[in-house]
Amino acid sequence: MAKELTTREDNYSQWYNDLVTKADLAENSAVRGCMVIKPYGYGIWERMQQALDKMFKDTGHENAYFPLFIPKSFFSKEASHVEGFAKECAVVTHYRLKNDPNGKGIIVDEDAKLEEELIIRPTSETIIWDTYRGWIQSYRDLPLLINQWANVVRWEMRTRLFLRTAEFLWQEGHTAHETRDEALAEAEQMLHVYATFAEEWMALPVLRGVKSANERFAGAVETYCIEALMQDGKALQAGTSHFLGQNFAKAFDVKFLSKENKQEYVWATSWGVSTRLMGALVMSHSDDHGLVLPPKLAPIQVVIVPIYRNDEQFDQVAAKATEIKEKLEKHGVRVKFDARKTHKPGFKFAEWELKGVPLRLAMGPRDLESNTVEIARRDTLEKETLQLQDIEQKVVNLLDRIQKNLYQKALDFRNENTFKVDNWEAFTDRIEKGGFVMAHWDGTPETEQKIKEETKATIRLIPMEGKKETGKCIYSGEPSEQRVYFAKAY
RNA sequence: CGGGGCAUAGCGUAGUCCGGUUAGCGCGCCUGCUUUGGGAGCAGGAGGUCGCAGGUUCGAAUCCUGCUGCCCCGACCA
Repeated sequence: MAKELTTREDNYSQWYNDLVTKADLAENSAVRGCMVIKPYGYGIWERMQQALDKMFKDTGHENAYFPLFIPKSFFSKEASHVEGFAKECAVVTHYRLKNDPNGKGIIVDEDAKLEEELIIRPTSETIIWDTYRGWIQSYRDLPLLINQWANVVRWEMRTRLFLRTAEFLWQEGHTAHETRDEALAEAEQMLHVYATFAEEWMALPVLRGVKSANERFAGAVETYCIEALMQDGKALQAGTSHFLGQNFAKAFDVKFLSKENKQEYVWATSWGVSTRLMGALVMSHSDDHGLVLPPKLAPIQVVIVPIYRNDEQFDQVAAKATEIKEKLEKHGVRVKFDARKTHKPGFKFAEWELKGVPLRLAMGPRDLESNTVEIARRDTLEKETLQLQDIEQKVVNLLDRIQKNLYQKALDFRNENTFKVDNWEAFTDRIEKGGFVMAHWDGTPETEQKIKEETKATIRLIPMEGKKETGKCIYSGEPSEQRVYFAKAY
């Protein structure tokens, strides 16, 4: 297999595809639109899951599991929800196969038709709210704070590994509250959890904000989001958190008896991040040599490559390498000693670079004599030779520096690619070149739609914080109270 | 769903126009020897229903018909 990557400049999407497949993250499967996540890619996802799951638990949530199948009738109970998802649902109609009486193969047994068809969940609000009805009677049952890790299916026309697949993995939080304010606070809290995760674990700076009506979740009153900027200047929605108001409570008749002995509908939120985060991770830090992983999420943080001329030398180097590996592991560092004798060092260097391992230690006979090791950073591609004295501390410090450097680089990139514009000509010109464009908008869905049709850019978010500033809509010239972020998006 | 393209070994491809030996090449794979501080070299070897089904022909990867699958662009998409 040729390991050469397409360069970003040459063809950014091809570079992304090459990276995902050649770094062994995932591959296309026999099922159209569905991917196989390979062990190395899944290892990164598992790290993400662990960190997020802890953050959910720390904020009082518990995990549970709801069915993959949803009765079709549930779907139609919340009008805008159905409308949003109807076009991309996989439907189960039968429950049995039989041998084809006319010849070879196997066919659907028409006698085994389901009385009520089942939808494969594109999201679980309906089945969950139908269940919550039975769980909630009194204000004493609230708040109900549940998360589930699951797969969902959305029948997408065009798919790309991690970024948009027909089936994907995610978590979905679904909470029920006594009051509107409490639910709003929950939705905002989870948005900040996502933002913190993106920034601290993925080294990915994100903007926090609110979606416009056009981009809002089907069935939500308000959708909060985090948005990141990819290296090609396109925005990527990395997570959403929804304030659902009482929409689902009313649709599924979920009421509780308040302290005042009154029947009231509960207030709801839902929030999720998916394997799409893997795409964001790849596209924000990687380079033309391959993947670049932030140390906190890298399945392997340090790889040790031995250099030797014969078995005797290998044994000596291996002994030292194993000693270093054990020392590092005591400090919680994930280390791999690449002892394969079937590959040359140069090959291993290239391979681990492609796979984005943050630090590489190369050790040979010369190092044994001088008690040193060559250490190479994946993020800067810098190499230096270090004394083995206190190597654990040096490695731990370097990993920390790499994590911070990746974040800073991504933040600098975003700052350099965020622009304020105040007229239509400048807007269209800037949008074409990529990046976030902060501009005034009159607040109407019609204007947003027109802008989308003419430039393919959408409002990525309306900032939650930051100064208000009056101005005129770049499209309609109508008055505006604040700037919003536009970009072309994934 | 519209427009265009493709289907030959695990991957990438030549050959198809103009039918004719044993379907060729690169990467990868296997064996051996030499190598090993940035993607090793040499030698030997394995691996093919040429997407599927029909048809034309003495003879089809190649020509004809139908089908299937995939890719790109558009539409669609939280």
